[in-house]
Amino acid sequence: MSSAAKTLELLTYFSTNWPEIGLSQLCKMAKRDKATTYRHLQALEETGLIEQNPMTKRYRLGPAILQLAQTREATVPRKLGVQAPLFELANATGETCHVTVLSGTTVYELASCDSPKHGTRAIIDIQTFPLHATASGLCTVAFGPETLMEVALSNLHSFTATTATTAQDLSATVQTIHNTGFGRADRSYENEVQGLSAPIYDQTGHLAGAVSVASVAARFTPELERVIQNELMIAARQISKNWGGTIPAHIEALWAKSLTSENVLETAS
Amino acid sequence: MSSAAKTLELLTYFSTNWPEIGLSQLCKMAKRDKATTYRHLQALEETGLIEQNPMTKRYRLGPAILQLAQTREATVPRKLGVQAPLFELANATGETCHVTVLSGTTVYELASCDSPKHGTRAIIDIQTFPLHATASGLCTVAFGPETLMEVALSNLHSFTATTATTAQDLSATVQTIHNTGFGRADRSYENEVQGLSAPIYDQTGHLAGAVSVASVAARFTPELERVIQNELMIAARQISKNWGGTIPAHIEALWAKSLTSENVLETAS
DNA sequence: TATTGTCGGTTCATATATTGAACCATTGTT
DNA sequence: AACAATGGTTCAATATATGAACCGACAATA
Repeated sequence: MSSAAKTLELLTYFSTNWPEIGLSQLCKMAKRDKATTYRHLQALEETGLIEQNPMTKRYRLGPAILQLAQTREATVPRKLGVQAPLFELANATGETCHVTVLSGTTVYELASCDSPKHGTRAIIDIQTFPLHATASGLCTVAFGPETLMEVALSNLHSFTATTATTAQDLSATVQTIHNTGFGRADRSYENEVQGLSAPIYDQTGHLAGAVSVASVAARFTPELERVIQNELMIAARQISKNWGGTIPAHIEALWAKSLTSENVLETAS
Repeated sequence: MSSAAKTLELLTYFSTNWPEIGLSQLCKMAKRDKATTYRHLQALEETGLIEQNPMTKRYRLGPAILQLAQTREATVPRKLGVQAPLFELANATGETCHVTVLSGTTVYELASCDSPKHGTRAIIDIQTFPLHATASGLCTVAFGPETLMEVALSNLHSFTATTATTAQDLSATVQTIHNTGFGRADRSYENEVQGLSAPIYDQTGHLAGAVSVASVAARFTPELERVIQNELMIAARQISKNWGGTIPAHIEALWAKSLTSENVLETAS
């Protein structure tokens, strides 16, 4: 691991739950030496990516981040095309929804939207989604570049009893997704969460991300699944359009078939 | 310069004007070796800070930036408290306005707002403001931490004929700002731009940034200056309040004096 | 008030990770 | 077909990162 990569990795420890981190704290979290970490922090501070809270002496994300974000969104306007469809999706399904993007071999959360409909809802608070355990991740593996399967296989960490932890498990799960056109995660990342997901495409014609619904598993029924699938299709089409792409014909065909047949366990190639 | 710092520096070459950069291009801009730059780019890509456009093979800012920005704004809600006062300022003055923040020893642009009033307006397209040549920078030097003066002195690059390029020049300019309570840059960064600026404070009680108006120099008059100063005071007070701080009494006193006297060239300490 | 633990920050010999000239494979141009 | 770009790769030379030990400051504890 390069020194630069180690430095950049420090950024991932900052989150809304833990917005300020002291030097010693960060060393414990990252399991690094204090002197090294200190120098890394200085490099980050020079560029404005982090800054030191003058009151607490702890570190937090810096103002340069905001500028980069502005440039990113001006360059690749992703969030812009997501808000409205995501809001619609949350309202129509009454569940927590989110959109993820694929960059390299990592699935990042781009935006999320809670529905106020139910008292209970799925809380997703991660920044990068495991490929093998979440609906978004699985959907991305199924319809994204071939190489993602290898990456997924290289990290089959078990989150719950139903997480796919063998190559066969994963392969079977992905096969089902290939057949239905929807990513699906049955309590495989968190015990009380049932995930459903649909792929999103951009102007390159390749998969760009996924839109997902995280249901509270206790109230998940076949009827709700139908509703969610329907709404996911609408959202995925709209977001793809907003990102300059369209849903490929073969995906549309899968969706059409899924909706007309009760049985989703077919074995078409 | 550490390897990490060199890596991070690459991020600064991405802007809305130049959102995508190829490997060779970037090497020329940064005057670095190709192999080195390539490895640096890979480190940035691993973290999602940049990504490669699959169509053009060129690099652009990545999705991780957006998440960090969300966290930053959740941690230190700066932009939130700026939009409304900045919009008011732009409308009232009819000029281009912006807010900068101080982080470490660097002045970053946080937000800007154009007024639609005039056909011509000042275009400011930089990410970090030179301390010695812009109203924002000078205002920050004048009212920020002592050490900033040294940093400013270490880089007296001449942008126009009126840029302060000697320690005496700079010291005199800053002295005037100490006396008036307003940062001022008379065509010292761009030839057709006249800048005026007021300091902003946050809950730490220290200077946190500056709010500025960039006038087209050709239409700058003493009357307009009065108007702008007045509006700057309002904006600076409001933003400071939104950031959890207040304008210190000694600054308020300077402003009160500036407004009641025609002559701003007094020599009070 | 002396003690202990923790904090952010610093030092310097050690050795590991970074560097860049030269190289390759593709692609588009002349 | 030769040429000049591009993105990407290799490997010896060496510049750079590393971490144990250390420092001064602060807060809690005894």
